[in-house]
Amino acid sequence: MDLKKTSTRNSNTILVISNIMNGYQMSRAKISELTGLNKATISEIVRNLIEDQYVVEIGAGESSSAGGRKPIYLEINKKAGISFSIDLRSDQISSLATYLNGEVIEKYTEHCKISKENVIERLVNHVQEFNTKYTAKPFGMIGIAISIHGVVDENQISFTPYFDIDEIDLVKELEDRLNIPVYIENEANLSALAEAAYDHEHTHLISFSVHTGIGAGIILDRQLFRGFKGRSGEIGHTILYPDGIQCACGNKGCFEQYGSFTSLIRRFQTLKKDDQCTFDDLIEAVEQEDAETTLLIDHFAKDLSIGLMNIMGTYDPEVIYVNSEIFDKLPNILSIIEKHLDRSIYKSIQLSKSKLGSQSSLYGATVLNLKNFLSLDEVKFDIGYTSTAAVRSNK
Amino acid sequence: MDLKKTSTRNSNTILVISNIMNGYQMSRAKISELTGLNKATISEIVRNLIEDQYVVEIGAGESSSAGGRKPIYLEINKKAGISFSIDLRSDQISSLATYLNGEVIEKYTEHCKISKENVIERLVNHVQEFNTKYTAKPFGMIGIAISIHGVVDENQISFTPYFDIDEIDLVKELEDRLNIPVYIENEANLSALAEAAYDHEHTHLISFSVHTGIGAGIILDRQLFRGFKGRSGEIGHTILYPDGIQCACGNKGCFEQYGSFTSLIRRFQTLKKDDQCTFDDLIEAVEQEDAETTLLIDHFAKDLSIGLMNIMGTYDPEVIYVNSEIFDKLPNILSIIEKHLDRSIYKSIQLSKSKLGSQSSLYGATVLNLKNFLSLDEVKFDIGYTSTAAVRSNK
DNA sequence: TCAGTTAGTTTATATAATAAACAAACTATA
DNA sequence: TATAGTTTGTTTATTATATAAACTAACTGA
Repeated sequence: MDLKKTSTRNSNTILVISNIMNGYQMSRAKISELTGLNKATISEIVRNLIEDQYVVEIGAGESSSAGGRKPIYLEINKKAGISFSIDLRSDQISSLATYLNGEVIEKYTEHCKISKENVIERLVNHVQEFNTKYTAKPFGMIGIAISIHGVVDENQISFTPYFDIDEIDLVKELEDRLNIPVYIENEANLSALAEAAYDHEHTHLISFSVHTGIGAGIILDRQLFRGFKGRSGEIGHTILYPDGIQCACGNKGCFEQYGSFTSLIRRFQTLKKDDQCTFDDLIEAVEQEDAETTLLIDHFAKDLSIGLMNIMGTYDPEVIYVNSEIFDKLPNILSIIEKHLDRSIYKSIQLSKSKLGSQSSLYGATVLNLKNFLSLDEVKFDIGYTSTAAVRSNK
Repeated sequence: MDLKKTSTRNSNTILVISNIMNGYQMSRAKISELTGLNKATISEIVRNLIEDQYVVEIGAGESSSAGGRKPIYLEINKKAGISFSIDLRSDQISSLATYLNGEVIEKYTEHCKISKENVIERLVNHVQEFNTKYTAKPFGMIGIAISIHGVVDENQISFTPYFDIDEIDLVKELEDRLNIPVYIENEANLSALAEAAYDHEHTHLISFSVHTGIGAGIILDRQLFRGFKGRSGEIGHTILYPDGIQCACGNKGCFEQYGSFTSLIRRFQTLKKDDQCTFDDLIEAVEQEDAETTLLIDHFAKDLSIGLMNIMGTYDPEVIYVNSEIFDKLPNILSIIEKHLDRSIYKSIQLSKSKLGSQSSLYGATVLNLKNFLSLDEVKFDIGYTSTAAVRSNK
């Protein structure tokens, strides 16, 4: 069965897979009702899907209160294939292997300086080491999805600010070595895909990440919005203060110069007149209720809140998930931001801390992998799959 | 034939209509090639469309250089129905009637103060007066699309800042009186639809309008993006200068306070210390190369350019169409803006003056009408249809 | 004049959906 | 504990819709 081919039967087959993947306790009858397709049609499609090992029957459910035959619940045949995801940073590689339902098999992190010279070898090693331990029938490893800290367009890296891997053709070289489809995507975009996969309520959401720079992944109508050249999330370089601090991008007053993790540390160092101060020093100062540090945090939160209001005003989302180590270690900063947000126009827009944190782009890569393999335009994950896994690290 | 019903044949029929509407010199053979559907299938669908008077044969084209039978060109049966569009402002009603291909039949403008008390009667009069002069068979008036200067969601007005028509159920009252489908949409969104209809090149574009306030209509992947509650274009209330000028919305430093037509006049009045100064006075000062006015224009253009860069950074469009009387009467302001734009990151994004000007939302309303009637997800108009029309006005 | 080409139609066939009848497996209750 | 009612899922006959192949129509160009 080739899920890519376009025919009536194929698109209906994908529809059925999508329902089984993303729904809860799906039976043939329920799928027929949800899709509007005839019970007989669903029966035949499901028979083929079971024959091809995409789907399994997991036993009977309960009859409804009015009685009647028990439904046979269907699920994706999770062990039929494995998704392999990689978060590629300038100083570390993290990987995540999952079954087809997103259930985690293994996580692994390796700390090492990455460059165009060693990246292929390192990634190939990661994959091959995993393959010696796990295999899946009949599909094997369905794809490798890589989170890139940089601008990506049409499965190609256009720019990476922190390392030189934009100078090689990562996808082609990996595919040649491994003979498995390789997909790459921007880190913030993948984080957004992940938030959407775990958020079954909202259709318009934004994943707002504050690290070295500022990025945003945009989900509109449950679909990732990438912009014309994949640069939609580059809001770090929108201008917050006209004629403000000079930015490396050439402009002055970029949001990134006021709201990023880097800028927060710089502010603190300036305040303390000591450029050796670290984030831990900042946290300590906050915990000791140092007055000038508290004020600094308030100013920082205000700048973030202005940036967030601008995002709300342009995209009109339902919810914004903020993702940053700052929020993990200074949890009450969120309420300071809320205080600064003028909620009158944006009453209905919710601001939440990301539940996935630094792992979000890895989970997003898994979403991308599964979307591509099963031709889905949406993937929903069960809450809980994230935690049930062996975690290893070389650190 | 019910184009709304979902079936294989229906979606293929819509596909054929879409090709005939939006393509150039379409024949059965060409449609078959473009859609991938079999020639026989296209023949049958076209036969039905001709029978139901949606489509007409307009004669034979030329054979290809290699010879062969001449193709029979197909076109939408433009005179089968009439689209009626209305631009509803606080002080005037403009209307535009077109055939199904967007060709203009009549334009009409009436200047009058509009309120919830008189709006229904005025609009009904407009439509009925038109109907005494023109009819179309077999579909008649296919719909009435109204451009609203305010926030619209789910075919309902949520807020109009300049008049009180948000206090009545405009759509329901009109439909009850006229028995014709009524569609409403935000003015900036409709402008964007219009720009997209005349721009056959770009897939991601923004219509940026500067009038009393500032608005933007967003087209992503040739589709209108409305946000979760239809407020995506409300960028006038993003913050340009933190802690800047107080805005009516409650926040400080909104873009609207620096880049709108209103704010330009206010700046000029402050400069000349005379709150009676008009836009014409400003133009005169510019023409006389008044130094302080030239500087004012430069500052104004700079603020607009910052706002535009922020839009570029968030949406990553291919082209932005600016729409404002300011640009009509001060044509070189565009080059001043271009000068201020830091083009390094946004090299590929084009900035153009709207070709439709103040009429754009009317044409956009026509697009909406036709999209709804023919179940299309895209409408392309021929350049040139805008001008060939009788224009009347009561002024 | 006729071979080659392209457009569009006809006909037979294949694909895929549906409706209706049915079997299987249950609940509730008289 | 029989039985009426309900729901799930399958089977069968039928309908809807697309396609391939052969055809006609109408052209070009040598």
